[in-house]
Amino acid sequence: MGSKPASLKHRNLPLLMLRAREHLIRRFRPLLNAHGITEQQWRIVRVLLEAGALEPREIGELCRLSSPSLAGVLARMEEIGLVSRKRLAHDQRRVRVSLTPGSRALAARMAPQIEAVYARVEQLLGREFCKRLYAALDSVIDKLEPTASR
Amino acid sequence: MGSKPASLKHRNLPLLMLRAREHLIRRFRPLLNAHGITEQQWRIVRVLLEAGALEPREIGELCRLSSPSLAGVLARMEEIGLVSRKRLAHDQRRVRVSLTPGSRALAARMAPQIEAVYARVEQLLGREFCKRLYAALDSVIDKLEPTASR
DNA sequence: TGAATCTTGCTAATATATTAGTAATCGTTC
DNA sequence: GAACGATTACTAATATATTAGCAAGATTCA
Repeated sequence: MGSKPASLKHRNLPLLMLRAREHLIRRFRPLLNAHGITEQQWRIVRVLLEAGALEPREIGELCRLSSPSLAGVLARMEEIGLVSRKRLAHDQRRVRVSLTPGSRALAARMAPQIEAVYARVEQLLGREFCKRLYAALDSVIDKLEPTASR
Repeated sequence: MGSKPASLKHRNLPLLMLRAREHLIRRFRPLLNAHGITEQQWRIVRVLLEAGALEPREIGELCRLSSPSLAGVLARMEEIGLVSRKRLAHDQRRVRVSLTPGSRALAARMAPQIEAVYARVEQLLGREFCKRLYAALDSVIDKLEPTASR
C-alpha cells in the first residue's frame, strides 16, 4: 500500500520528438495523399532514387523499417507497380529491389512540390535554425548509437 | 519517356527525426517491455499521473494518439487493469479515464528506472545540448502550428 | 565432406496508425 | 419543443510496427 507516487522529473522526450515530427509531417501528408503514396512508400522511393537498387535489408536500415514491415510494404509496392523485386543469381537468399519507370515518373512529379514544402518550412523555422536542427538530430543519432557506449 | 529525374535537394527531415527518436526510444524499450507495458500505454499513464483523470479527446491531444487508436489502446488498458473508464453523468457522450491503484503502483516502480535512463542519455548528449534540444523541438512545434500561418 | 553456424527474407500474432464514416448526445435556433 | 448543427467516442478497413520465430541458402571449419 501507500507506495510513493511516481515522480518523473524529466519531460517525455520521445513524445516531444514525436510531436515535433508530427507537426512537420502534417505539411507533407496532403501531398503524399494526393499522389496516392504512403509515407513509408515515399521514404523507400526516395532512398532508391538516391542510392539506386538496394536489397530489403539495406532499405530497412536506411528507412528505419523493420523486416516484417518491409515484407508487407514492398509486396504492396510491387503490386501497384512502384518497385520490382528480383532474386540475385549468385545468392538465392537475397533480393534486389529497384524503382520502375512509373515510380520514377511519380517522383519527378512530386519532387518540386516536396521541395516547395521544405522551402516553406525553412521560411517558418529560419534557415539557420534548420541547419542547427539537422546537426542536432545527427548528433543525437551519433551519440546514442547503440554500438557505442551502452 | 524522358521525364526529368527527380531532384530532391533537401535531406528527408521527417526520416531524420524518426531515426533520432528511434535511437532514443531504444534506451527505454527494454524497460517498458520488462514491465509489460507498451510505449503508447506508458505515454497515457504519464499524462494521467501529471494531469489527473482526463477524457479521451484530451488524452489524444496530449499523447498524440488519434481517436481510433485510442479506442483500442484504452480498451486494452482497461482490460488489463491500467485504467478505468466512466461515463460523465451530466454529458452522456463523454468519458472519464483515470488511473487505477495498480497502474499507480506500476508507475511508482518504473519512475526511478525511467529517470535513470534520462540521466544516462543526458550524460551521453550533454546537459546543455539537451536543454537546447528540448527548446528546439518546442520551437518546431510552435512555429509549425497549423493554426498559425499556413 | 559435412555438421555447426550465420545470414537473409519471410510468416504469424498482436498492437497501433490512418482514413473514412457513424450513432448517440448536446446545445442552439426557430 | 422539434429541427439543425456540432461534438464525442466509437467502428470498419486497410497499412504499418513490434516481437518472436523459421526455412532456405551461404559460410566456416573440423
